[in-house]
Amino acid sequence: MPSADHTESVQDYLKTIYDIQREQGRVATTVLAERLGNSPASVTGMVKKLAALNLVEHERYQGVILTPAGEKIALEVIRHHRLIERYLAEALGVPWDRVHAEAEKWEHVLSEDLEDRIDALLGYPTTDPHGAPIPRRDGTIAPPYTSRLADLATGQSATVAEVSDHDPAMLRYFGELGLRPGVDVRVVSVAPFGGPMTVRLDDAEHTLGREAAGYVSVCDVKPAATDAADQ
Amino acid sequence: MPSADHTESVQDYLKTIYDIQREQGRVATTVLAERLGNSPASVTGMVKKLAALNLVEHERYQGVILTPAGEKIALEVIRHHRLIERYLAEALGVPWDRVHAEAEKWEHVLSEDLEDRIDALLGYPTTDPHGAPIPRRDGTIAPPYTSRLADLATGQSATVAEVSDHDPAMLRYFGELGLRPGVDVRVVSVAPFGGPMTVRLDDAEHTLGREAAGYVSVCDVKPAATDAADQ
DNA sequence: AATACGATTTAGGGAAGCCTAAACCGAGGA
DNA sequence: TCCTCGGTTTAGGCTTCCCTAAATCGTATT
Repeated sequence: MPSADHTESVQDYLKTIYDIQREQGRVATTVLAERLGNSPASVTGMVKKLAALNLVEHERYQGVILTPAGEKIALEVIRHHRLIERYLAEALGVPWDRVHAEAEKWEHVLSEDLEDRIDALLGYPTTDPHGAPIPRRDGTIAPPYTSRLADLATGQSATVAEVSDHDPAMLRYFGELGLRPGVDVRVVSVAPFGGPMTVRLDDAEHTLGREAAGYVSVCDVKPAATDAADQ
Repeated sequence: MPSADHTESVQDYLKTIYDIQREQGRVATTVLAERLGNSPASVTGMVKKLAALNLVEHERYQGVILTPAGEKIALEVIRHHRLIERYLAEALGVPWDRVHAEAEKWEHVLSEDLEDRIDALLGYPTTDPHGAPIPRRDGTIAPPYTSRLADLATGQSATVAEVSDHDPAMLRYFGELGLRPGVDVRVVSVAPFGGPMTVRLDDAEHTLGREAAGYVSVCDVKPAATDAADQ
């Protein structure tokens, strides 16, 4: 039962609404407009169409939320997007700061058949190159990570789970540092009042701004070791 | 010096005009309309736009021809298309009767960077899975084949060079027969008045209609052997 | 409680591309 | 030569999605 296929534009709106909803709960017209590169007025117009299609609920002056139908489509599009990103990185060697832009264009024209082939060829991956979870075919998705590198205290260590892919320059920077999903980090020191933090990665220490660290999600957080030999 | 990128629609028009021009010289509005699935009236409108962009020459009631600029773009699009077809078949195992439809959608969103990666990964192929030549990056292309299987006489043999990809059903049929580019054929017999011909392929004989045989281009045509032991 | 300001929506338009219906050309047969 | 008929173009319209400018709403502040 494939959902009726909507236009590219509708898909982009739903995908973006989904993202913002994850981050902020409420999806304001202005935010959506900025993220899509459209004027707020245009967004209002499109949102009305989405509401007419029962893909979002729209309360005037209050922003939108996805309906279950809208969320389903959003997840399908995101699945395409992340699977393509993974494929580009793994099979075609595209650097991870460029896969996003490329996937953005491809996601709308990927057939289900090809998606399945790519999925199988990659061995049914569960995350994209930035660590973001790939929605499953049944429309479910792993819950978002709850901890960020910026929140860790001195002495704590963790595993990098996901880095934000919104800014290619930031991705290149993280790449140079070796800050990739799966890598272990230990917080060496944290400057107070939102100052920079120093972390140890692959036996090298790096200092990075707290803001940048906010773009890194971590998992498996371990408390500051009182002893050097923990499990 | 990349050409200004035109819309998907413009690209499709130019590509199709190029194809028809190869086959028929003159490109009539009606033919173009039918091939694109648009009404003749719409095609006239678009043709006027193409002429205004100096991509085609249009003489009223006389059809169109590509200008050098138009041909350049057409060849770029065709290069994308055929490279993708090859990639889909070779790297992703898509059956050859489906690569066309898939490539049709992907060709418009392929970046130059990705094209280069695919090209290199495939080892700079010169033909697509149907045997059609892939235009080179410099805008040149191998000349079309001149002989068709349907034109061969009894006893002649040749190598299959290219099969038409216009009809997926026909492609599946050819595939079942083993009639693929690179395979040798020998004409066993030919019925008169455009009747079917029998050919030998891979040590098996098959009978196929003359019309179908018209969709198969051949090269390396050898005359009817007077002796069984030729080189 | 009044107001100001930012967020949001309405109003009015425009560019692409497509359509149908109707007018128009030109080449071959009467 | 005239006329017919198919191929082609014009006329007028529609849809989708975008825009700017001008209302309008909600709310934080006074």
